[in-house]
Amino acid sequence: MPELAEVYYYASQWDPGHGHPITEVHLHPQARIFRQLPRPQRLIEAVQGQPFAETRTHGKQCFFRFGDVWLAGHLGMSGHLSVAKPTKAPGRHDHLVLRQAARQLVYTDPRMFGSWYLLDHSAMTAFWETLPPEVTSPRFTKERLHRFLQRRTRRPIKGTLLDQSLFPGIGNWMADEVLWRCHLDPRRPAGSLSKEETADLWKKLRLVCRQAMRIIGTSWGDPPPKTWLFPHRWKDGGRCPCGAPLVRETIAGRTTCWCPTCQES
DNA sequence: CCCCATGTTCGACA
DNA sequence: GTGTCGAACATGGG
Repeated sequence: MPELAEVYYYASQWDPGHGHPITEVHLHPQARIFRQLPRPQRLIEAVQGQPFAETRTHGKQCFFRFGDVWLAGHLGMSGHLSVAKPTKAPGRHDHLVLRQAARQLVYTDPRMFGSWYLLDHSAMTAFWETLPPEVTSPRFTKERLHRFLQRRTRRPIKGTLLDQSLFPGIGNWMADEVLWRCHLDPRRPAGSLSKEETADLWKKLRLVCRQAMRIIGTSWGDPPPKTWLFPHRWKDGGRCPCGAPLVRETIAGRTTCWCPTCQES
């Protein structure tokens, strides 16, 4: 499900639990989401009795601190976070439930592509430094972007934008949104972009990330602006705001939606 | 029954 | 080692 702003939105769903200790932990130790955690029991030992202190996100990853340990999560394709009343029984796909006196912090993930693991607080600073610069950070420079694209000589620009080591948080719909705003054909090899096209891509990447965070990251209830590709892309027979029918095709292994009129190569 | 899904990883190959 | 691609992962919805 989640890309940059949705991950932030979901992570913040647990905010009501800040400052309160975990009284009990329920998990399904055999669930695939613990494949990076050899002994899921360690999660219970580490978190139980600890206060929920702070939340961070980076790209599609989220981090929750309980005392001296960070619980790190990736929501995969179908994961989401919610808060439930303390008496609610866990559902079929609730693989991780952190109980507090007044509520339960729930992770639900039917497909179980998500993944959870632990980080010591002492290791967090060093770990954080290893993460790639976020698209909206000052370290994400035009020069850096240009270097990356030049190295992906053959790969379609669409597929390149999904590389999390280059564009943390960009997912399928954000990549399409950015390319649509750049009037770029998603099949174009990344290495074929001109200096001017690269500069425009840099600008639009940052714009879409900032706007997505502002609009979706805070209140997902608001309808997405009609000036985006986003609200037009889902239904079959969708039309670009320019009037032309949108095209859907698999590019770099993912369904890609674009406007052949606006995004001619 | 079919096909599709906002993601990542792993193995194969150039 | 680097870059690229397709399959696999597991489940539910149309």
